[in-house]
Amino acid sequence: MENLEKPRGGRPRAFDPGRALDAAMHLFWEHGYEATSLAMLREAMGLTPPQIYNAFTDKETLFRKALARYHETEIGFALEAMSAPVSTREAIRRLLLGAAVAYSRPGKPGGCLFVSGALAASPQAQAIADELKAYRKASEAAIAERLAKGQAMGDLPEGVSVEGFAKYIAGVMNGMSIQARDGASVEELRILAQTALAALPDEGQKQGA
Amino acid sequence: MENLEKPRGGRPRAFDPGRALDAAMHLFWEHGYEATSLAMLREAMGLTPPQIYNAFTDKETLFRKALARYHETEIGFALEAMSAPVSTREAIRRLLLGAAVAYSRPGKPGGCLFVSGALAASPQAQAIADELKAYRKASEAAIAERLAKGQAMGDLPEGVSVEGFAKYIAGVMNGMSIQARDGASVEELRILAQTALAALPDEGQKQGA
DNA sequence: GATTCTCCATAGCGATCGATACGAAACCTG
DNA sequence: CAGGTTTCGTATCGATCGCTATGGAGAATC
Repeated sequence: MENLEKPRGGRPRAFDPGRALDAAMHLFWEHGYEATSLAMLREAMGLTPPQIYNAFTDKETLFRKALARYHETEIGFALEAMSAPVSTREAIRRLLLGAAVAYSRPGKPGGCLFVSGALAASPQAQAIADELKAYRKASEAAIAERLAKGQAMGDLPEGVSVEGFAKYIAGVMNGMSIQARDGASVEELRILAQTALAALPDEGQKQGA
Repeated sequence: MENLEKPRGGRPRAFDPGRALDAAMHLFWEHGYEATSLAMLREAMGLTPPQIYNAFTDKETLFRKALARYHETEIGFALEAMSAPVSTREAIRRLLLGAAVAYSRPGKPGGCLFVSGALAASPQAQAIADELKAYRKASEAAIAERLAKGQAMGDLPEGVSVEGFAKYIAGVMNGMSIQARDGASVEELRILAQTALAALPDEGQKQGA
């Protein structure tokens, strides 16, 4: 992968790159890529511009590293839900309820960085918008994969379209992200998730939240 | 309301404000409020900066007028669906299927301006983000009102939470807006809408699209 | 025709954008 | 210690941002 910490001499860093990246991630999460200025990043990261550029190359690279960190630290619920040894319906339930929690964590920006990061962008930032779109597409593909696995295991009726349903689930999660950004509480998002679950075929009865 | 066209003398305008506003609206729709620069607006509207500022005050006012125009010209399907003399389920069906069409019109930016316009914003543009949030909240409130009316008419079971369901429907529409932005076709959005409809109580059978 | 009003086009305003040049400082290896 | 290397802090860089000052042009009113 990458050369992790190999200084062959030279002045040591006076800051923690991990903490700095976290601060940048939260700022991008809150304001999006383009609306987050270097001045804001400077203050939130507690660094001078040369420190930022020496450690993270440029703003675009910093944002991509923030995306990767977000993917690793903030949305583990998704991978867990998709890989847990449970029924397909239960997997989707965990996915949506996990999103309800992750999108409305106190002290964190509402919604999902992959949605808020750059839904609309200037022509110069088109590459960033495309990168986020790729993340969203990958999420949808992961859902489709889980649904297909469910069909293969006889867990999900053969009649339903895996791609269509994955697009629905991914769409609901994106919608939850916006609702969270508009101030929806965990409970409200949970109710939304439960409602969305009712569209699933093979309707077993559900229990209280 | 406003003084509509009352020049008591003076040099006449050399451009059509309506067409200029349309061009601005589409640009904001595509790139969002902050990422749309005056240079882009100049080119798209075919105007010089003083022409823009004389006719529309400033960028923020121009954006608000673009929002109003969008509301009037692009999303009439919503009001139609909510006020049509049909069952509640049919009203919601028309709402979602109308969104599928409106969010993926050829030659138009994908999704809804109320979502793409400023989901994330810099602190300076917070007022704009709040305005868009207000539009989204109003849409949700309109849905809730329609659902409440359905309950009052015995059209919708008393048990379901009107607010919760409205949040679900609004959330699905927001999700459709993002899926449309990611390139979803009309058919794909229609399938998403049909899937979302299955979560509605009082499940009458549906017919082909 | 003189006055008055509004809009036109050119040019450029101060502020902020992302990104750097520069030289001193702090660590390693000899 | 000298030599090499990397990061440090300070002070900006050119480009672009939203916006406007200025003076002339074109229309209604008197």
